[in-house]
Amino acid sequence: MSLRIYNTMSRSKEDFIPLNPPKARLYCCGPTVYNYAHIGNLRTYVFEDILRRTLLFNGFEVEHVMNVTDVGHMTTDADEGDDKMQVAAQREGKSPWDIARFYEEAFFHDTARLNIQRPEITPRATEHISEMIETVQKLEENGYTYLTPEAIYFDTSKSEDYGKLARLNLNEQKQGARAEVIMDETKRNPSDFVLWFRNKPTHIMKWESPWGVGYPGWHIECSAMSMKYLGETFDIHCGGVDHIPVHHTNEIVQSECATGHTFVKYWMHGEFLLTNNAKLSKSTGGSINRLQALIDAGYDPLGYRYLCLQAHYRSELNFSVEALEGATAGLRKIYAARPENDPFANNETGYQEARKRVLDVINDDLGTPQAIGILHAYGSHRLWVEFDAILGLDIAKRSQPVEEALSEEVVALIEQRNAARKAKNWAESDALRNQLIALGFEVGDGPQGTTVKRKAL
RNA sequence: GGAGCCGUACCCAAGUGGCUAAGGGAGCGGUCUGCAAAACCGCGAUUCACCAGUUCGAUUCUGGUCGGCUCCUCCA
Repeated sequence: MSLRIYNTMSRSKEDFIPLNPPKARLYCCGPTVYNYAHIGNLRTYVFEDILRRTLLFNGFEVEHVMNVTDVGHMTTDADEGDDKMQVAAQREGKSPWDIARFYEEAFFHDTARLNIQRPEITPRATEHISEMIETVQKLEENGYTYLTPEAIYFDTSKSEDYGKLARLNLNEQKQGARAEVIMDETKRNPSDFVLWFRNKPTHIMKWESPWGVGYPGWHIECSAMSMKYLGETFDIHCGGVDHIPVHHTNEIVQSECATGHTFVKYWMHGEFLLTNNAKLSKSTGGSINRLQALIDAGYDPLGYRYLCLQAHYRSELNFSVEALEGATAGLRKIYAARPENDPFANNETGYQEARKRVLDVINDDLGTPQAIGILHAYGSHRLWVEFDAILGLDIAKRSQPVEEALSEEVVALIEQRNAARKAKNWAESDALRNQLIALGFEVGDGPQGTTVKRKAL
């Protein structure tokens, strides 16, 4: 079966047919780097990594771009808040650029620990200001903009199909559904959005533009950078579901009005991670929702990755420590599948049939939960390892007993324990075992005496 | 107010108009063990929030009720 993916634009699964096979051009909305990513953010990047790896597995040449949003919301008084790191950085007189670089590094550190492959290109918004200005100029030439003292706006009333992705019914939208949203009185339509903020000389991050000193609007960077690296029409654009009504809607209209043709062929969106049945946010979650916090608490980051893979990317996932521990234990079972017990050891036909079953469910809109169910049922180490190219769980590496030279201390403890057991001195024997466990080993007693294995998780 | 999603065993979570409603974890029983750990074997929803309807037949379709969530606002 060929690859099928769910396209938000059509609200249905479609065969994936790239514009220029074997190339598959993919753009993913990346992190805003003025704060740490939380595990909910990271879930979306896991989903996109599965997509990327599935494309590669199917033989496509992937060109994957993910932006780094290092501009916006970075005034001195913006984001007044509870993030200690940012507060500290500002108190120490660090620049927004320093802050952005710091969190960008933290982000890629987290994704690396989740075995998320780094996209081929990860452009920074601040390094593409001229491309953004050019895109806005095209829109201006094409007559889709208007100028106010505050900004140059995109006039959504000039586009007949504005909101087609989200199927917005603009007449039914309530303006400022929340009280704290400040309406700009100079806007002509509620759905109009800023392309470039002008006359902002006090803003820290600011650039010259044809409309005055200021900074770009929140959507233009993705249009400018995706089209620069992938062309004016490309295959797949990804992001979180929250991007459908505003960010991607605006990206589409500004891109298509700038170029005059289709922006993206397939739109894919990852659902939210919930805790206590509510979405994560900076204000309610705090630092406990960072990947580092899980690692500090002794959890393996790949246990979290595996938890994500057990739920479909288009379904909400309820995160809890209990769920994470369950997933980690399940991952341990995968690592424990022994090559010598492989059910397909002398059955290549059976292996190929099983392989096809697994690939079919993955190729059906990334059915990793079903794939994992099937893989568990087979219990084939070889099959696990082959599909680890997609799952990214380090199965080959982690399921091998680590060939490490045991320290003299450990060797001595093992010898003492063997002696104690031979002498049926169970009290000492148990004490020695506890010492070995404390050193991070799994201890087993076989016919040849005590054996020791470094804990995989 | 508008738009949309969800409700499957203790937890996470697949799935389908009709063969036994995946899989993992936890739990229980067993093999093994000095005892364990690990591993392996076995057991768990007569039932898919609730109520109607369509149907020969619904957990799966339709309507309603209850509960929860998301978006319309920077946000994965």
